[in-house]
Amino acid sequence: MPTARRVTRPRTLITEELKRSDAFSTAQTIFTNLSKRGKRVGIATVYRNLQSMAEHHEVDTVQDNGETFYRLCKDRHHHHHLVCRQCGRAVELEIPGLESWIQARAESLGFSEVSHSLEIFGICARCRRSHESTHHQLSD
Amino acid sequence: MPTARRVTRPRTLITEELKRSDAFSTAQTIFTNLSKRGKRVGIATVYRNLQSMAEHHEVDTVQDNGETFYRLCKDRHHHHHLVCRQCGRAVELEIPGLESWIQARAESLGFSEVSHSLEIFGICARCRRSHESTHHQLSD
DNA sequence: CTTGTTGCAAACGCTTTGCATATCA
DNA sequence: TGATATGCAAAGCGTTTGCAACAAG
Repeated sequence: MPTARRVTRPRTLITEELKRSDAFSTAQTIFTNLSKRGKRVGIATVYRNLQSMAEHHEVDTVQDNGETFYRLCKDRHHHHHLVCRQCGRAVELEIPGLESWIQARAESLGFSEVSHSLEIFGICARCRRSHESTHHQLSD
Repeated sequence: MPTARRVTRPRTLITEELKRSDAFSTAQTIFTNLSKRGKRVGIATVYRNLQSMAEHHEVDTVQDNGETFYRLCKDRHHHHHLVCRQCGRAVELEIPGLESWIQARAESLGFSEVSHSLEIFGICARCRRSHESTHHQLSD
């Protein structure tokens, strides 16, 4: 019982929009950016598609303060992100041994179905310099 | 310029409620539990106090799915939590070298003001056994 | 007294859902 | 055409805020 499939106009637009930025952005931002470019899609559709894309591992997600940020998947295997709080640009990070350490430790403590989420935030060099500019969730 | 100070009735009740459980619980849960015990306080007050307590490092917090969970602080230095998704009970975890590794890595990548959050979730042995019971956010 | 705190209800911000309509295959 | 996806508007949910009444020091 396969899930989503169809190649629809909104889905295409959203993917396109995601490609325009290497930063993590929210559904709202993507929606707004599309609107600005005259591409009108329902915001609910944006949410639904991003969700589905995440389930299909087509996008990476990062959570911050109750918001979900999305970005096209660059790397297939498990990794973490160092995300700029200012512009959303991110660096992929692999922390050697972390996954297995956690897994082992948790199991030895009697926990099963272990999952974890590690998010690292900071201010990137570029943003630190321009100490302004780069509007909140850049996309250019 | 010290912040919050007064020892108020609600604040006392909330602390008391937190003491009754070694699990992480939400503001809502605490509010509900207090209500059940006939202690009526405004839910906004619960939120405000927990927030302030967190700022004062009197409680640890953990985020999950846009919700914030609180628990009395057991350990002063930086650590992470392995939290049971079922009952909220948690184990303190120190991951040797993680903080410094992240710090160093981030800096070498040009990031400053680095912060991170690592949350580990799983099902604890007790909950796995009772495969039921223990209502969602236990507190007894 | 004076200032921080409370409680209530309304407002918020992000996300989800119901449902009739439009669309892909 | 038949199953999906869309769009809109309304609902959800956790959390925050405005503000008048209140209580701690």
